[in-house]
Amino acid sequence: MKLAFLGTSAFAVPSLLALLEAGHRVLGIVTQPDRPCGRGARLAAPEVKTIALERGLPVHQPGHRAEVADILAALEPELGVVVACGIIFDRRALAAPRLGMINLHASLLPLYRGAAPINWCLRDGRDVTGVTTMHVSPKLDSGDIILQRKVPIGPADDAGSLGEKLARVGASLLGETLAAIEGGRAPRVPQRAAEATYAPALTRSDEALDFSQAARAVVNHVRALSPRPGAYARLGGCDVKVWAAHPAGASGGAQPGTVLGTACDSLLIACGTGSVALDSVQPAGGRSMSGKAFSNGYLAQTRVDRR
RNA sequence: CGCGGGGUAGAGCAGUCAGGUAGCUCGUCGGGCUCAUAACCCGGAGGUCGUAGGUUCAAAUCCUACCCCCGCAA
Repeated sequence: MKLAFLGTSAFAVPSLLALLEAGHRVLGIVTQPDRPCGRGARLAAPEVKTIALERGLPVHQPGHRAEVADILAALEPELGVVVACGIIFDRRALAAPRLGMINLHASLLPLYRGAAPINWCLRDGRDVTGVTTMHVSPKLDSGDIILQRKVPIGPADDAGSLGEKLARVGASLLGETLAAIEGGRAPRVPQRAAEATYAPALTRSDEALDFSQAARAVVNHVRALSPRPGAYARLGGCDVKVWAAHPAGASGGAQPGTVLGTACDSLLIACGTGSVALDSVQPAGGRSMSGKAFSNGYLAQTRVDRR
């Protein structure tokens, strides 16, 4: 099939590779412009662009969303495939390919419509999620469903591991979806809009841990934001990112946020209900370290300072 | 030139402003205590103080350049 691939972040890479593997002709890539990013604000290319250039695929980076329709019109693909693109398409763009546009989304729609489905799903403590392919409609993530596949969430999964799983399963589902479309046997099921939930892009305030919540909820919060962007808390007088944590024993009635001590290599913190063991933390400006190492250095010194 | 923190023993940190004996919490090794222990007590090993210059009787500390790591913001 002659395709245009519209994608940006790492989540989209397995899908792009799968389409090429399956023998589809990718006429061109549409991805977001290089943006200033990281320390020093140097320009960085989207992951999809890097892969596309390696494969010698033509790359288009529209400065305005209105340009997408013109790019697609020039490429003349049969179908547009959208994965983790981060661009909202106008009606002209959606109508440009002969068969329209389809999208791979990292949730079981209509649940978790929006930019951060993996994170919000983990934060909610769910044990199953999935991937969905659908037709792209003007209203975000509300198009008719083509195929769907469930993916179990393990207790040790975080946003990184779950994202990799969903990207892999999603790539495979995308292959099946294209085969079904080519064979003229693709299902088309409208979403049950009344059951929709939303997973908006994360903001800084979504990243602050709240130890007054139950230990389980705190752990889910940590999992949801690891390895990016990271949940943070204030410990020993400095901002600390928490990269990994697991539920520990009772808090003994201590006030939430109290440092209870160390166990194995972890740092124990009292929560609203129970306590959590922080396994991997990172003070602002420092490297990531075990909870115990943080206690040995930062907290020991804090005690001295407060004498 | 977006703002900022940091590189000191195997780990995590003090010490730098007011230059003068390498320190703390752990780990590790040995010994002791104990029914026992990840607990407690005693003792030991382990460090080119990121790199290269400079100032000085003397530099982890002051000056200059460079390398590396990281948080925020986008």
